[in-house]
Amino acid sequence: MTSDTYQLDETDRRILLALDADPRVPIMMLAQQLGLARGTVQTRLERLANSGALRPNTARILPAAMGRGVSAFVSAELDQARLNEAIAGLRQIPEVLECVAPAGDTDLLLRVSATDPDDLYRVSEEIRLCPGITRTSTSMILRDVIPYRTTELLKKLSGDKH
Amino acid sequence: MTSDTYQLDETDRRILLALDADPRVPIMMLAQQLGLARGTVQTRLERLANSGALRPNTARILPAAMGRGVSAFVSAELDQARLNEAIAGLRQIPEVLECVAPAGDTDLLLRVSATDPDDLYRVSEEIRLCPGITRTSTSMILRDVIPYRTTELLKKLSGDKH
DNA sequence: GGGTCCACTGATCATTTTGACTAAAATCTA
DNA sequence: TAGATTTTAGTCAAAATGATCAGTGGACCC
Repeated sequence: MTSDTYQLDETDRRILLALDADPRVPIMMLAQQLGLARGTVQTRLERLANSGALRPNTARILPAAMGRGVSAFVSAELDQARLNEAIAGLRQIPEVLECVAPAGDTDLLLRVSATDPDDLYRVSEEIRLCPGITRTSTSMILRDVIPYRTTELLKKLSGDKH
Repeated sequence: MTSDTYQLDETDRRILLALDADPRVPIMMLAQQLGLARGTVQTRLERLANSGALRPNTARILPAAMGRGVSAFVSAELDQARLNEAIAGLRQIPEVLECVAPAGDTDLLLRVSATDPDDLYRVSEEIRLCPGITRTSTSMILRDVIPYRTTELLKKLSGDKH
């Protein structure tokens, strides 16, 4: 029940860290930089790509670069019986970048991005119109204090097991 | 004031979409697949890499693959005068994947990941101990309804301007 | 209209890298 | 310890790379 996700090992982590800056460095460079055989790195990279441990590459694109300078969290309450309908509806809205179900009072918490406050309002409307959604509350993000990062966690792991 | 972020153009978008599955496909394949000259794609990729429009590659790694199967949002209230101190403290905690300042009642909203509920508790403690932080409230994520995605937004843009 | 800037093309070049494949270590792990 | 799995180091031909170049077309300015 813990998870069926592929678990990175020490070598994976080292490779990924080395890949952090430029994901397109030649395998040979990686190999010699890490002191591994080329074949090893090659195999690992392939395995990683098929492991399901990575998001699609587009996840790296900052919404701002797509002209979406405004972000917000939208919490939604819904008619629980129509959960799946609601989710299907939300999935149709490109501006909904993410959606999670948190413990507690709100049923769904969405991350949304828009071109400007006006556009944000439009998106909120669209969300509100999803079947099963009874109420939403939008809270704009004023500042990105720590932009999403995983590097630190990866580094910590590297130190961990040794 | 809108932003000084590099704005992707149509070609960038097409390249990024083509790169979505495998970010390491040879430039030549990309070029012929997109009907562009090799030099063009090569130049674009270089520009993209330096544009600041992309997160580091490690952002693609799912926390679950690092043994962090538990995620949560932590909202924190703080002594506004010590904001910077607090941020500095939070930055030190690898499990804090992200931190934003939302409009509204909560001062900071953190995204946190942990190995298990126990570990989550430990991380919460650590957050609470950051200088300037007066109160926190943790809400575990029960389900990832829509995992973070940007692809749909990118696709939308592609259609937009034509 | 003429000039300048810029991005894209299509071509070349020598040098690397790739993928696929060995057989021989080395390393787990039961 | 024996068996299974990884890793290594080596091969090969085919392909991709980075760095050029001159030529083309568009957008902009005076």
